[in-house]
Amino acid sequence: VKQYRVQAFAQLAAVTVRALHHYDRLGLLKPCRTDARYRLYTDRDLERLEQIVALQFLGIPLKQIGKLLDGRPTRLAEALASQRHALERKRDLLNRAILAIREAEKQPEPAVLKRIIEVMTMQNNMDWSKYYTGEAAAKLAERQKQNPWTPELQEQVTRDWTELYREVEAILDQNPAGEKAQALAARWRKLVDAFTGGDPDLYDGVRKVYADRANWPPDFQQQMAPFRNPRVVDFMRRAGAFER
Amino acid sequence: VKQYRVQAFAQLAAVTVRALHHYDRLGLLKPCRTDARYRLYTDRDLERLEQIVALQFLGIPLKQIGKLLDGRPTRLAEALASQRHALERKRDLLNRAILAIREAEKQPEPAVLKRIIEVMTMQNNMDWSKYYTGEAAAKLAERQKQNPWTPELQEQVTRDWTELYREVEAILDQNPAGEKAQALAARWRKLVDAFTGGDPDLYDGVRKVYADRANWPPDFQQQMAPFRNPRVVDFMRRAGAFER
DNA sequence: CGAACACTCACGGCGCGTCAGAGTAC
DNA sequence: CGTACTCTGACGCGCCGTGAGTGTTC
Repeated sequence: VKQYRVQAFAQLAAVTVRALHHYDRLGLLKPCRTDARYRLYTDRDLERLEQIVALQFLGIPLKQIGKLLDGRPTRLAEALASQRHALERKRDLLNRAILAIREAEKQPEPAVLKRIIEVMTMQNNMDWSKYYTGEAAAKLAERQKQNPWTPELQEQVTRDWTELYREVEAILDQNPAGEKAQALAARWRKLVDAFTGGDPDLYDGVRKVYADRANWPPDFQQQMAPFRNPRVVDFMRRAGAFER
Repeated sequence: VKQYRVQAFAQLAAVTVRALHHYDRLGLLKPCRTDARYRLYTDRDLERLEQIVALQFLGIPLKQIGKLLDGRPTRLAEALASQRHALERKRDLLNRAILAIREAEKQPEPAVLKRIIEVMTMQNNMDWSKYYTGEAAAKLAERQKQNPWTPELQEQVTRDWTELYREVEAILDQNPAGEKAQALAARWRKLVDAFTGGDPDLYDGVRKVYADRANWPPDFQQQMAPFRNPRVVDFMRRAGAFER
């Protein structure tokens, strides 16, 4: 049976010697010792160390790792599930921070911090439950789970709508039944569908959100300002973008 | 000019008294004092505090916040950009951890940790640069930036391909030129396009990856095993799924 | 005997929470 | 005079990095 002293073992497992000392003191991985109290690690220790590192990679605190590795595997499974939720929450937080910075970077410089504060408070203040009740709220949560909102997605969606608005504004004087208008109405419906997934409950929620636009919080109103041009909305209505 | 003592000010700004003490000691926010050394905050202090909280929300360490708020705004902009990158890296790490847990949860129980380790090492070992060189690598990075890979996306893609494979396997005895086969071939092309974005360089990379399947690392091979059924691939080739 | 290892304390860093002990406002 | 504030100081947490001072192996 091959044995390793700390340094060799540390290199083998790609951790630091200090970390091994630490795990030893915490009782996570206690190797046997020589007469001079030198630590001696075996291949079995390597297995356990890999498990420790794996759980650590998932952000589980060392103290808990000890109990998990010595406890029943069902406890482990539970811990993993709860840890996954924690990580998902953390990730969503990070996404919000990233979004705040990206929004701030669009500003022409001076009031960068104000912009960040706006985005932060916006994210907290907006109470969507007013619009999405019961069924629709559940579906919205499900969609969020299947397809989490990222700042990159947000940027993509903003670009799509901005572009569409620009093109609609360019043909406001034409016939809403015309070929071009109909094509844009189709694109409009597609963008809405991209959000609702074709779900009528969610579509209803979107309509309620828009109908209540007078009561949006000021910062959200400002954010949405480019998309509230009534002439564009009316033109699209006449082109049938809101039907079905 | 209205003045507040700690508790009132803390409630006003939704932070704890202890935090205000802390910022004071760090020199981040030093209010004036009464004769008895009671802290007295003003509305101007509130502004600064909001900025502190905003930067903190972005994960910037308090020490750095002090310098940023007192320094030039250009330094601030730089710091924000670099912080955004750091957050994006962190988020990607979190996504990898989440993915590892989700993969592990699919296993029927016993070797959960082994599965996590596999996914971890897989993510590290796979050197895609072998397949995507120059132009294609840049485009791949760009796509990752515009549309970051999330575990949810991964699951969606896996579901799509699994479903498609199942349906193809069900009609292996039919005519590849038939209506059903053609429909499936179209779906196949769509799934590939969803990854390549229709870019020929990326498509070339995908083909190279597949062509080199004999040399994939074992864990990746195992992961991909359900999608290596040669009869399905051949049937799709005859149905024209690989053309154009 | 010297070089390269090994050992065991112990401090530090982040952002406060959480006492403890003592003074102040009304 | 009591009560509700306020102050300062110090420990703790999680995961080690980074010494310092000392013993062991070859």
